[in-house]
Amino acid sequence: MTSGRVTIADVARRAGVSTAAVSKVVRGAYGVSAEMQAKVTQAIDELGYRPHAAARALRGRTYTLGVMLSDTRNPFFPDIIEGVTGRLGDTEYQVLLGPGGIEPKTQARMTDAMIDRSMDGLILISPVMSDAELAAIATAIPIVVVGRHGGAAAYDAVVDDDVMGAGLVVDHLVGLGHTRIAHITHLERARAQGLPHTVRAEGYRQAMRAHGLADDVLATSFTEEGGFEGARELLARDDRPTAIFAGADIAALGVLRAADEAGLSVPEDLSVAGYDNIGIASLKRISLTSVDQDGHVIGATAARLLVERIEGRSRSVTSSVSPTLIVRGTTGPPRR
Amino acid sequence: MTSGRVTIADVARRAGVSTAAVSKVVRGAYGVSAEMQAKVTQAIDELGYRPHAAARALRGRTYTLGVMLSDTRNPFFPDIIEGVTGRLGDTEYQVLLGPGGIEPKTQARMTDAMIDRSMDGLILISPVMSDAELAAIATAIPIVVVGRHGGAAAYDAVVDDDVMGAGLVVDHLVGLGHTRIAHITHLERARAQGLPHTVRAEGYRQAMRAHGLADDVLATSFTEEGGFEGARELLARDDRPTAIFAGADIAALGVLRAADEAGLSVPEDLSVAGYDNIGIASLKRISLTSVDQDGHVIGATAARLLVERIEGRSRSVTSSVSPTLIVRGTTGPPRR
DNA sequence: ATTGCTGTGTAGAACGTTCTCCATTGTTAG
DNA sequence: CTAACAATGGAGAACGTTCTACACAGCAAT
Repeated sequence: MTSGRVTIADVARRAGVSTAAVSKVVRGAYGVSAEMQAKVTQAIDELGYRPHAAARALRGRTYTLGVMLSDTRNPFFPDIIEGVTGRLGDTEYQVLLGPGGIEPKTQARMTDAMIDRSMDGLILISPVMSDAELAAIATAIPIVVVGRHGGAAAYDAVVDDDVMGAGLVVDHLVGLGHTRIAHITHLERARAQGLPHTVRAEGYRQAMRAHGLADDVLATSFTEEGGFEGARELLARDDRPTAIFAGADIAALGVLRAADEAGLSVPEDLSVAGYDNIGIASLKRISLTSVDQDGHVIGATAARLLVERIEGRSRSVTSSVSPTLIVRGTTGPPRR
Repeated sequence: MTSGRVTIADVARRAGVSTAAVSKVVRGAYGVSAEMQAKVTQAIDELGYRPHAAARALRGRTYTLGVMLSDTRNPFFPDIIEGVTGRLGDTEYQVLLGPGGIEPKTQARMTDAMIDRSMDGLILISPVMSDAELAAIATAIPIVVVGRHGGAAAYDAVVDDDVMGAGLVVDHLVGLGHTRIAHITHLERARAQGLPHTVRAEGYRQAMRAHGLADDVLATSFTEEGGFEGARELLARDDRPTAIFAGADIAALGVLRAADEAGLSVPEDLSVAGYDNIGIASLKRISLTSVDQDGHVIGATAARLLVERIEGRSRSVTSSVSPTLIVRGTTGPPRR
């Protein structure tokens, strides 16, 4: 132990072979006899050798995949991450997460940082960047974009079918007898296209139109406060809606608070639905009707596509995951 | 652009100097004239050069800090991470997160992976490993351990003062007139010492004793279900407690559900308090009394200690962060 | 016996940095 | 005018891998 770290040279010396041979064994490359395989594996075990990723990076793979998180606070990230790591659990790949923040600039910085750390591929979750920027990144490294609709040719994409999800909610509410159904969406300053909230709002409009109903979209923000403010405005109207569909559960929680404060009981006076089916939506005290996008499947799919891409596929793929509606206690027939 | 990536050699050529000189400028090392500085900086900007972390790793620093997450789902991780990144925002360091899972084995694997990727230092959040393992890791790389009490000499530690936090809750409840106060804690299978829940339970016992009251600890798990089951058992007793202090908010939510199902109103029939002050605790519909440990401060402190350690400090430090009690609607005087 | 494979092992050059000397210059002291 | 020294720039050896050549053996086909 000269310097603490066991290198490939130490293993080679111990096994009485060349470093090149050890490298072959480690990588499972072609041209190794069974005997060589055994000798080297034994030496590796005895010495506790682990390949040094940085050194590897200089020539070949690094076996590291990065996941850029746009907003650490987003409650369904854990599901996606679990899906990713679950899928990769039995491979040699390791997953590292990069907190990218919500600004395009900080996200770009994080993406660069991950490229500089020579990761083999990147999964970008709901990135807030222009399509051009994404395409540029895709030339430097294989990427899979999660949560952006209209994926380009340069990269793979995994999306929740947000049009369908919004449709499920509207159909459900209309089925209960609602006609005045409002939608609260997120007001985005960044010039990014195909973000989930945009598509959800569009899906809502389509579904309302399909039922011959007038749409009513209010843009605040996907926060508890945003939902609260939006609902307060909607509920102050003369012909106030009998149902509010918030584009995100966190906003729906704000809607519930506004209903409480206005003395309206849910779902008798007001039905409320959200999107994302975050963990607390299922708590008895909340019991929020919501659209569930299977984060586990989304993450696993993204991981699969990325590995495929890294290992050679060149044709680009967009995978759409179907959401399901989870009906709970916050929606019911309108009081007539 | 031979291979896509701009290297230090490209910059050197452009500026008409040696690679060694460029390296000096990049690192801000000693021995660079103002003129050299200007020339090189210009060339860097023109070419858009960014240092290649893997290559750096082979000799010096990598300017990457790792944060090992023990449970991605833990709702106060975002605060800690924000604290870490906030502190590091204006430095050259980048933060990468490693989802370590809840098993000692997977956590060890992730830690190794981060070491193999030659990070400069690691922050381990609530690691479930033996002290010996932690000490072993600390010999390989500077680490800061967050959330483990009784930190060793080999590394720095940041802890929430959980004894104090538990004391705050008990004092508050006793002040309201409660005498039968039960505590729900987490049953840990791993042989790790000084975990927060253990210390919280101990703090609870100490505080009860100080008030001359009998303690009553029930170990289930820190999940919604664990809180529910625990509360159900406690509430079925003849002399059921008038207050339940759950060692984690998530469990407190389960306690609330159990109270609902038992037809008990909160706080009249049962006071409930939690720990962690997770985001939804403040929602009107929940309004949970809880202990707030300032994750932001914890994260920022951990980052500071780690950087200090990397940059030379050898004496080890343990920093204790004081929690505060946030009184909300779930606690009140017992019905007499 | 020669030729041409195929299968296995090795030498040694990358990869992009940092870092330890060393060379050169200019400046100051004697 | 020389000696000593400080300040600056550069040469070149690491760092731990991978990977392209190539060497050598054994064997089958000529």
